[in-house]
Amino acid sequence: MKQQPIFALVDCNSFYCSCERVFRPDLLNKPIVVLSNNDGCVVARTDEVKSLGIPSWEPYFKVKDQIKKHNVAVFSSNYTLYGDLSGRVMKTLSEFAPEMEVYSIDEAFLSFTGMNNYNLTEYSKKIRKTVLQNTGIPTCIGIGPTKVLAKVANKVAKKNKIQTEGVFNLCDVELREKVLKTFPVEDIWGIGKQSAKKLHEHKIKTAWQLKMADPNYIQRFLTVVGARITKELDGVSCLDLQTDIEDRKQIVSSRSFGRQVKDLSELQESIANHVTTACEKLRKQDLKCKNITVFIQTNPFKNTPQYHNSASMDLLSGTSVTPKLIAQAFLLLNRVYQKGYEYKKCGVILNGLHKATLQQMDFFGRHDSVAEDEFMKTLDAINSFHGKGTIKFAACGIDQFWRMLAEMKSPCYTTRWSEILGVK
DNA sequence: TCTGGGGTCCTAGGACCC
DNA sequence: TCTGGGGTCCTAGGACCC
Repeated sequence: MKQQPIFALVDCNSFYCSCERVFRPDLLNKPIVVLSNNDGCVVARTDEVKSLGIPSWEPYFKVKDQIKKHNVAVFSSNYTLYGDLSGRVMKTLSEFAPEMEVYSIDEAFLSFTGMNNYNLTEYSKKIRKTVLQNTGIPTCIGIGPTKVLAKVANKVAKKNKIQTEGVFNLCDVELREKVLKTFPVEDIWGIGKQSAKKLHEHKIKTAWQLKMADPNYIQRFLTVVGARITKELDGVSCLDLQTDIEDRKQIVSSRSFGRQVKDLSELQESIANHVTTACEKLRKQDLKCKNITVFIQTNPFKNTPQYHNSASMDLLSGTSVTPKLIAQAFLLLNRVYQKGYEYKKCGVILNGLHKATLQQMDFFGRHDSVAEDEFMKTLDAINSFHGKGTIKFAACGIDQFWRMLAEMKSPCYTTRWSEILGVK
């Protein structure tokens, strides 16, 4: 018989804000927000900001005054810094469990299966302490017999940091009943706005009511996804730990512009840059792609004529050679571009990914040549050593006037020699 | 003036085949 | 005059996640 699994979910507290705090100890216990690209929305908030009533995803311009009034420290997002600190957190975590799934930049599931003789709550407190000591990042940990229940437990821990000391264990059945009875369905992992609405229409408002429902009944309006969540709430594990990182299914590079863009030439530059970024990711994972999609769109929040469209094409053979894909992307862009609109965003999606070693020849026996692959490798090496964009294709442009805003970005303390912290 | 980006999974419906 | 049924594959779109 299969052993009853036990999952722990480790989640970093206000991760982006905590990263900024690591190098700004003066901001400890002070309110901080981190903004999305283009300094558009508030994407991370410390507890101090949450208690001011500033919601997540709120457009920055709407809360600017409030932020100023309460002396909140504001940062543009610095993904290089967050990615580096995330790696350090994950490395520390990996030493505490035989198996781990890195679920996102700030979360990981650990397997505690078979560790019944441990006091898992105390063990988790030790994990928190070690991560904090090694990286400066505070975390909370939820424990449960399924991933969904571990997620619930994590939320409880986060909401009651003082009482729980950042750790909450939902393996006990009686405690589980008590918690689920006051836990709203919309707070369950995997239940979004639409699903919550449907559940409410069926008079299901708490996690306990969902747990008690028949999964087949739930499946009728929430598909197999909803049925799985129902079972997981009932302690039946349906979602396994995903330990081996499968190859990506698609790679996307897209971004909003810092301002409206009308001309085809401007869009071309931006698309060329997105192809460059996407191809770099492709080669980094030793993949090639057989399909490319280009999309463009106007600003849906603006009261101007709206247009969005995309076009894609299959390639004769898989490739990861940037200039080849830029040429194809330009053909696609010509197909979707319409004069007269104010564009706000565009992007490139690469599909049909496969290992570079499994490359197939096209009908005429052609594929990326060794010379082409070596050329791209050399380019990547130079850009990696001297900094992104040291050498780039002319199609990517020089001025990049359409670039996004990031006016309050912190230094790359841990990844750039020139920005390392100095001590007086 | 100013509203993110990068992913995954699931389903319905069309194309195609026998 | 009568005009099937079942399977697979692909894609677009929706929903959700962080």
